[in-house]
Amino acid sequence: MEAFQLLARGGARFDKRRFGEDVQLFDKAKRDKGKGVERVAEGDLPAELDFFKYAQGGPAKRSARADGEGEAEGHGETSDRRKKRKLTDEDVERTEKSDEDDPPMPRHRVTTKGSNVPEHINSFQQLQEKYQIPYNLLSNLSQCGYKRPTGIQSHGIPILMESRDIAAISPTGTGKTLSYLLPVMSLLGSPISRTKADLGAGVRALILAPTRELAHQIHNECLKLAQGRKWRVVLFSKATASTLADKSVRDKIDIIISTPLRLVSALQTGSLELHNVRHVILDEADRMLDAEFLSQVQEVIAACTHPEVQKAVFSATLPAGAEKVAMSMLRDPIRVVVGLKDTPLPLIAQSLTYVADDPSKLPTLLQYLSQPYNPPLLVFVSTQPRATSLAEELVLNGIPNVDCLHAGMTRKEREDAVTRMRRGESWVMVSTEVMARGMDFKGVREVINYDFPQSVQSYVHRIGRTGRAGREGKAITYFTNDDAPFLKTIANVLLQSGSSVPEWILKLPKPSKMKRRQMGKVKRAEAVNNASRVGRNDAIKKKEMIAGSKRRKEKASLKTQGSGAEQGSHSESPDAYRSLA
DNA sequence: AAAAAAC
Repeated sequence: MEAFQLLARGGARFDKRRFGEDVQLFDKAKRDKGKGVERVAEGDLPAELDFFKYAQGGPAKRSARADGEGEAEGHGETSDRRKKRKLTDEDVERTEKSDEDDPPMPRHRVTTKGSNVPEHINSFQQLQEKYQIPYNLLSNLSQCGYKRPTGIQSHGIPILMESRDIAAISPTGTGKTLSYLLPVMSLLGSPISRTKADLGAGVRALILAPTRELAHQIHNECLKLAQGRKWRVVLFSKATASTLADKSVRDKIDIIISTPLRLVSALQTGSLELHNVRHVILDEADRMLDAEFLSQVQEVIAACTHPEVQKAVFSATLPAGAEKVAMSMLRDPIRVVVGLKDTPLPLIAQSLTYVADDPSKLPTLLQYLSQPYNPPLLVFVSTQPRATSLAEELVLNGIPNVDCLHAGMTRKEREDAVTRMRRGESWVMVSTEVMARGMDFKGVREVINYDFPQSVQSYVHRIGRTGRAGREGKAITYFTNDDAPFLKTIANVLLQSGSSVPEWILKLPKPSKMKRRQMGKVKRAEAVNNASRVGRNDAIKKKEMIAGSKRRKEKASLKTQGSGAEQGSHSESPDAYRSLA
């Protein structure tokens, strides 16, 4: 019992501290209310996140695509133009209108598939009437500023409440976490009570996420909903795992939130049983079901032997292959798709920027950072060393408040980086794919794909770090000559979600054809590039020399075209691409 | 197709 107290307190204390921070920010935000027109309760920016005072261009309002600016943006937008951009009357009007009429979230078409689909709800209050959701949960909900359900919430929650399995696909930043936390906590009824034998002994709900950071974030959300009741919500880590040695302790846990491998190792050492688990949620389902995670996830699910275990998968993207695997795991599932699958939010203004080659990226970014921008800016790179060295380069070049986050860092370093980000202390956050999924930093207005994303899914999730909870966002993707084989695929995604793409990119040959043509020589070069540190690294430079003088000759001729920084409009294709057309 | 992340 003492051990349990320790666990509960230890876990809770730590999280209260984190949560306390949030509360602090939230309170501060309340005090600062009324500063800006477009700020709604949930979206209040704490003073720490009020970067507009630094960015003289003001909030980068998205201009209507119809006025032709969309085309210019990114490819051709000159620094001058970007600097001068101001709110137009039309923009202001739109902002005000959306505040009055529109829900905080954009409306999406919702399609459901499956047998006996429960009717969706239109308000959270309806949940009380229809499903007797505990009042405590609803009151915590409104405490957190949730007013009306988003698309996935209004459709997903009833499905889960009726104990059905679900595969839910909903765009980034549309409230998926709440869609499963609320019903799971409601179905669990009350925190485990030692007197009710029918609840069984042992963990009753399990939430799996692909990264530590995301698990942590889900835990925080869960604690918000858990306020006022003695829920045992455990963020599974090495520390908590060791306190579970005592079976009477682990039998009293309500919900575990964890990454798969952590859980698998606990299962293998016998320090955890999952036979009483009634709800299993896979967040970022497609990621959880890809090659590296699949066997771990399967092992965990196999350990959930309770006959009435409810399973649910959630993601913004779900490629056909992953969907098949997911569906095979679910029992009589209902499939809910909000908006278009594998598509970013139209509220994110996306653009592509040509940067010729890897060495040209840094000057392009520095040039960008010398202009007014909206911090915090999230910069994605492909590898850990590149994240570290890009962050170093930016610091050396005098960029203030640069941070870095990748999985090669220690647990504490990673936590600190996230904390700085949450507090608004980071202005430029350089990161790998760790940050690409699920992370919810409300203040992020801009994402830069410094290294080209390796898949449509990666692209959608990365840029989905902005444009959250109905806010606007901006995403810029650098592309080099080496990215040619994948450019068109990504360009189609931009097009699909309402951003514009230069004609010439759309005219590129089919990716498959180009891949065949280019792969052989490009692949090797890319491997070297990926390993190389950004900018300078003599050892790698040497390797690169060996890699082929042929490729360098190509590069040399391209450089004369100017580094991306001075690029004008790219309505014309760069030379390197012209030969592909 | 491949890196990252999971420990």
